[in-house]
Amino acid sequence: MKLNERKIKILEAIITDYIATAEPVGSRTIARKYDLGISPATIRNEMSDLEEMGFIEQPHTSAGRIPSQSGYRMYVDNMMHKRMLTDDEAEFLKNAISFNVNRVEYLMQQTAKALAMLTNYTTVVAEPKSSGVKIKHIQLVPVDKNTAAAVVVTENNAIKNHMIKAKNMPDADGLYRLSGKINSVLENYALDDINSDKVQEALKEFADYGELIVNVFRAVISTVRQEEDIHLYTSGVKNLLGFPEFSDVKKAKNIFQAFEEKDMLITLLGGGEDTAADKIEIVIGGENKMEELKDCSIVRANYRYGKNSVGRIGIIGPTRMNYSQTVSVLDEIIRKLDTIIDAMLGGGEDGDYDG
Amino acid sequence: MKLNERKIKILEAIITDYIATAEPVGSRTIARKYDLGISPATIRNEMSDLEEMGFIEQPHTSAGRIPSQSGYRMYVDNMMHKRMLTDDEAEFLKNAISFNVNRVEYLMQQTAKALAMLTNYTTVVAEPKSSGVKIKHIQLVPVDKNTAAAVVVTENNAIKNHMIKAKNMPDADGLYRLSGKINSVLENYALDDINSDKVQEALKEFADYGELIVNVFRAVISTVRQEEDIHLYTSGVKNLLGFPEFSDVKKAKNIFQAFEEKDMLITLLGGGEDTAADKIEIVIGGENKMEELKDCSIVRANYRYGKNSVGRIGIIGPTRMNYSQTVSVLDEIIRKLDTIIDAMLGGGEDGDYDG
DNA sequence: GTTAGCACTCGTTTTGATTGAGTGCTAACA
DNA sequence: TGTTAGCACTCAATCAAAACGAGTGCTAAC
Repeated sequence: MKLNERKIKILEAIITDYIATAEPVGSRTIARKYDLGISPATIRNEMSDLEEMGFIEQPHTSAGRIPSQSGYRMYVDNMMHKRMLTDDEAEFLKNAISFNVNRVEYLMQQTAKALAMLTNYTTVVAEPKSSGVKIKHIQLVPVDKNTAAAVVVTENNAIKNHMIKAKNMPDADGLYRLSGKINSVLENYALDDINSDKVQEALKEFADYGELIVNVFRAVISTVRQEEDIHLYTSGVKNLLGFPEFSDVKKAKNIFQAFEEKDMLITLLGGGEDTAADKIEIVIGGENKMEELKDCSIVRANYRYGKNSVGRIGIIGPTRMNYSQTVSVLDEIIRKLDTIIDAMLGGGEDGDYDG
Repeated sequence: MKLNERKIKILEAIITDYIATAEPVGSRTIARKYDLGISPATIRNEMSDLEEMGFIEQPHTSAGRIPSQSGYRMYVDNMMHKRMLTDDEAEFLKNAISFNVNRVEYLMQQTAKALAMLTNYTTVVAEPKSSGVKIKHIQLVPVDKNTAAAVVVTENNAIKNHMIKAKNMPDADGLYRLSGKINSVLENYALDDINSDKVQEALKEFADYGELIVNVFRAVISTVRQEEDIHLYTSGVKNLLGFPEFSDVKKAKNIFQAFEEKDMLITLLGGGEDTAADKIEIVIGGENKMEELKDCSIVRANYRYGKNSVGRIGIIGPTRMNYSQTVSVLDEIIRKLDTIIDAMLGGGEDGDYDG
């Protein structure tokens, strides 16, 4: 059977209508609301075909049709067009995300919130893992007698603190001098290479400077090496409660369960496989492996964050979410983030520091 | 009318039963389950009195009674006894919160999670605001040509980074020297006093060192002065969905709305007024001013965090939450946190650093 | 190939009767 | 005077039957 022009029109109508109403769509409704120039009876015949092809399904005999997973897939891959933002949407985004933010965390929080409010779905933003990113500079800062903070600046201009404990920590000047030595060894290493043989080798050279220094050095290495936690920003979780498909509290609870588990969210955001592409990815219903989220779809993409690393943004809604709007908005946001982050990190070309 | 011994017993029975079942409690139930040695008819008479006194109320004529807000208040203030933790609870806490954590954030996240799992309610933990806390040390760390990070160590050994932008930032050595000067002025100031006249005065003295230095100095001051965001850790929000009182999605949505707004949560945690006391505070139903949370109660308390500042922990459940268990668990956790944080911050007595 | 007509299906809504938990009141009892 | 058994009454919750109606598939006519 061929998916001719008319079938496509009908499928599109069904999906559009179902996205808007969450009610099974009947032949009569289509005939009335969408001007296809054919009678309900004809539409019924076509719908029967579409059902056989697996694009739509019937909850029960006396109900209209709803899109199946592959129906949505077909729609998303072949029929949906990315649209321009409406003036309202553009205006909203302009006001919601300020360029003058000086912390990535705020920016991400803002972004998540803006997306959630604009789409009325749930948004998750992940800052990139720092493993793989090179160290630009390490400096030890005194905290108290036995404690110092190792401040690590990466090539992305991200800054992380690590507490270092050692008996009789050197004083500020001592720490500063020590920082210089540590830098000369660790500079340009990736965070997760920091325990490599080469570094171990270099470490030996410092044995002469006394046990204390080696201890501190070791502490820095072992602390910095620890896998960094991925930061996640979530917003609009409550939005899902507004959709009739989750008015069953049991279902809602399952989903909320998933949202409280970081691992789940990270899996949800996916990435890694397809990280290179600048493409927006859509995961429909059961296509994701998480049972709890089988009634949800995810629209997700990377955003550039500094030179090599990327963060992820995902928008989660019911399977019948408004893919077209969501994709358009996400696309716009990503473009915007690029500019802002570029500005914040000081841009690529003059980002080098020789100190 | 006097609240005699028997009335108290009956009120207690009603509250206990209602907490356990969420169903209105009838005279017959009390006579059967609680061995008061009186007949349902007598209980009915007493209940009639209790209702007149405002401690219980009737959803409708043919239903049992449920505790009113002032009923809970009476119970909590005069009738409830803090109990010991059960072995299971103690065991759970022991495993859930590790002493060997080296970041406050993890500790707080762990704490929130443990409390939420143990009580089956929602937990919010707030790290203290840093305003009012004195600066122990500031150090500038190079980031790139135009950027440095101001690393601020407070007397609590908390560390905060601030990005400072300036044209032609000094190099590492320059920044280090500059840090020394900044320190000599700002040391021992409270974070929110940093813009005071005295500092402005001191600033003038540095005019001789050139415009650049003054600029950086200014940037540090204005950045550090900004009110710090309070960090919040939430866990177990989904738990509330399990209670019959929130099986109406509308209600649940309202509550979740509140949980997504930081300001709300901060108000919810309260504190400030009664910060000094080491006491556990209970806010019942409409006693909090937030309309969205009028069906919830909050059990909250301070935990010590370093010398002067305190964080807040709150456990939020339905009005008919198990106050007795919640108070006991919270009490225990706070004791535990004290020990752990003390160890983490290096203890008070040798916390001074002169560098 | 299209469509009007019609019988049929089946979930949803409506209605009305039934049930039962719980009350308040009264009268009897200790 | 306090307690209790008895009883009429209230009212939400439950249940079954009936009516409704949205939608379908099939057939026959155009």
